[in-house]
Amino acid sequence: MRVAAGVFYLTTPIYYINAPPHLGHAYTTIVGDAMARWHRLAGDRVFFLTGTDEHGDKIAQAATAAGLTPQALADRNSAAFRAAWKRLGITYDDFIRTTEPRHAAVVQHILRRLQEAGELYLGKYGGQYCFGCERFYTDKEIVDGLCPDHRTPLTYIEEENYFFRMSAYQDWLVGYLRAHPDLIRPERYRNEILGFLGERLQDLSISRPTSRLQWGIPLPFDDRFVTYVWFDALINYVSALDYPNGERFRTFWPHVHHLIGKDILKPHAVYWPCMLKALARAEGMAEDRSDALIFRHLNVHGYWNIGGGKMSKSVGNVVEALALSEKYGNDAFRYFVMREMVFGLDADFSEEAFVGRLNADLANDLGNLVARATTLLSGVAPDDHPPSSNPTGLHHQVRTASEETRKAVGDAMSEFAFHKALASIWGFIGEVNRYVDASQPWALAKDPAKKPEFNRVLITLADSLRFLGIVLAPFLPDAALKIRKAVGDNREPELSNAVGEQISTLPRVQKLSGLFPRVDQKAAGPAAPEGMAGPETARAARGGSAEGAPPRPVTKDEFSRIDLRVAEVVAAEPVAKSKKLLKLSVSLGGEPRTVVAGIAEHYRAEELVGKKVVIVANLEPARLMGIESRGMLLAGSAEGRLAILILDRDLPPGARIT
RNA sequence: CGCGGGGUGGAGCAGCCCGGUAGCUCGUUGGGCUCAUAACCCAAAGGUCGCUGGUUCAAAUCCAGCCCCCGCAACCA
Repeated sequence: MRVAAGVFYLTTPIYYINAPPHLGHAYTTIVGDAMARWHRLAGDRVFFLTGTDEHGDKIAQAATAAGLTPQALADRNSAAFRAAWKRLGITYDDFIRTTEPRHAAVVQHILRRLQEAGELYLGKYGGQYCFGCERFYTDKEIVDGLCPDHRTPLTYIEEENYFFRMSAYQDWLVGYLRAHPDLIRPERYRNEILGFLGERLQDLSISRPTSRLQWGIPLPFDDRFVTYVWFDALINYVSALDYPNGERFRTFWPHVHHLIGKDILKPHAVYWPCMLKALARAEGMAEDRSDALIFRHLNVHGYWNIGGGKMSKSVGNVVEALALSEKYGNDAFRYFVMREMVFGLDADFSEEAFVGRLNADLANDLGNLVARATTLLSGVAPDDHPPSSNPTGLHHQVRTASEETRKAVGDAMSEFAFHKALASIWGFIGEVNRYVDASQPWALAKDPAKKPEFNRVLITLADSLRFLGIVLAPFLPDAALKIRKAVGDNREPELSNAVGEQISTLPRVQKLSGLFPRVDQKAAGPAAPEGMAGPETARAARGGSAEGAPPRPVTKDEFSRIDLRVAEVVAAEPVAKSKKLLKLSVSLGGEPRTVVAGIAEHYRAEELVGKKVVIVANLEPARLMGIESRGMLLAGSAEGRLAILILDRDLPPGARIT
């Protein structure tokens, strides 16, 4: 599908900065980058937006914990995203932050308009509130009338808040979704939303009282409140375009594609279209035209599961996934995530699979083709051999294949099916590899009488490489550039140049080998034993030299800062609703303290009581499932088994361990 | 009853919406080729499509029920 009017606006979500960039962020952004590059290649005017979401409770709390102002924390964490995208070579056109004045101004403009139009009202929210958690609980969440975290009684309190009359848009939204079957895609997510809309939609609370939260955009008409983060965040898609009067907005908004992960489907598929519809009315657009403000497509992808296993105690696997882009190169990383994940479905990430793709597809198929073709081509002088003018069936077949590939890639990209687009290109690579075998240029080269035919083969090969150098550009920007250079095509890549027969004489070609060197599976990391899967694989995939190696020596002084103590377990109980946690009450001689330990899958509460264990006594307190843990139980683990440390001989509780 | 994903040759996955000879990649086996990165090309072997029932001329695909795995929520402090 060609994009109407050759304009394309693509957004990633703005990422919430309470955590560093992880694989999911990287996937969304890489895929968006490839899509943006694809449309640029096709000659469209493209605007590719990403950014960070920086308001809300969690940020305020994290800032306090880190001893920073929320803005300082936001600056730091937002920069981490920009740094990650720089490393990954992301070609965004704008990076918006919700703490920027340009964004706040638009949010306030929209709030004011909606308020004037009567779309907002001050209402009371009443509910069961836990003062410990500082949040409301719904009936479903409440356990035995108690807070599920603290297991303390809840208090019914009422709180004033502004609400958006979202429920008034339910019928309209259902009708709109039915009339626009491809608004949300793949279809599974549309179905999920339609199912959700089968039940009564509530009005949306869009504010938080400043008595509870100050880190947000103040409501322009009532300074006792700040804007709820989702309402704030969604607006980035228009604030970055200088809504309502910006040139950018007029140009790009009619062509907007949103790209999100399935975790944030509901706000994008429900809140956002309702907000836009209400806004269109509030801005005075005629009813029959007010749908025009709705985004064009919401494209939803699935989750990455890391190594088929869970996060391990030792290290976050997510970080290591990103490290693979450093280890094997950006192009290989981009290729893997786009090829491996069927867009919309979940996929598994492992270094083993990564290396498998790298070897099979990038090294064997593409890299080797480039090497064998450029070797043949670089062996002849460019102007010695005018081409033969009578293409045979084989040449024609390659040319037809390139045309079909170009179309197939376009079709796949129009539905965000990156895996299909790449599979199509690899189909072409296979075609060219077969062509080399079938036409046997090495044999033709030996027979002077076959020179015209030989030339014809060389031309076709050069042409095919040039084609690959163009269609691969959105996916493997670095490798594609090398390929184009090797065949002497120094132009900016354009899809309109990706047609056969553009070369009438042989270009001067440079040999290009080692485009994607094969990776020894063993060097990549200990290969998983036959038939092994799960956490062990994940551990193996971590690979190589870093395995188990301490980061650096610790001085005696540093070590002495860790206060290890003998502790007697006086009571133990499982944590409600928790799979892994046990709540231990331990004595260090004085009053008992609570330590939460993630060992429930390995120890029963009863068998711990009376045991003398070792804890880190001066670890900073942490809250787990709502329970404050003051200390960490020492335990070791290997191959899925876990053992706690107990004393060889008796010592009194509280004894210092050095 | 918290939300979601999945069960298809040895491994990893498409296909399912819109029913009609079960497909891809890797691996295995045999052959070819020597331009190329132990690569490339050809061929072969290998599948009760989780189970049960239903709809249908026809079910991997639609419907109902069941079994099993895995993520997330919300947890290794």
